[in-house]
Amino acid sequence: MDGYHILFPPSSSSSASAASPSFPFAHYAYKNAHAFHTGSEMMNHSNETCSSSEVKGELINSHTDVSQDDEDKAGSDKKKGPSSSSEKKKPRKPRYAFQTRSQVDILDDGYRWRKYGQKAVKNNRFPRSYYKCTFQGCNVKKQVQRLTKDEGVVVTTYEGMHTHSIDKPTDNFEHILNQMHIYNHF
DNA sequence: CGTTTTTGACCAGCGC
DNA sequence: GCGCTGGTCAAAAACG
Repeated sequence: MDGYHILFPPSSSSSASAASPSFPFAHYAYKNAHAFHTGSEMMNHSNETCSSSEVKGELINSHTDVSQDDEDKAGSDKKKGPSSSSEKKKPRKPRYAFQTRSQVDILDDGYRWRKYGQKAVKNNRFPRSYYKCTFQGCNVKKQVQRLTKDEGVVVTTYEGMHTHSIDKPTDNFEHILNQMHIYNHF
């Protein structure tokens, strides 16, 4: 059981907000997915990174971007009204995208996601779905997109970090090992 | 009955 | 300043 806690290194003291990167997608990344952090370019020029052959298995550990996680308050902000212009900053958010070969869009990474939007993207016939972690205080978001060229490729973009452990009672030992492997890489 | 999905509208950022 | 595009909200429907 304690194996889960390895996801969140005991940084103790400091870092009021989660400062430890969590990669829920590790479960799929370990397979054959091409990971890359999206900071500026990515789904812009209909990336042809992946041919019909296979995707590269490469996990990017951009610790630089991760440390820049200045997420907003956990859950207390009810930002909605257009008039409320009392926002402070909303610069860049570290995002991590994964290209995974999958027949289905729903990639169950162990977390609970709630769909909150869907938009049609240009240059892509398939819509993009927006999900948010349902855990209270967890502002992690993710969006799932499908490539027009290769419908077999699903691009999952994660944003933010989970402030809790995986809510999946039926977890495989293999799953844990995979995640441990990822963190060992750091 | 509680939670999640659907769906249109709204808003902010950017380019022209 | 206007229009386009991406991202989010929120009400109602759908689902268990």
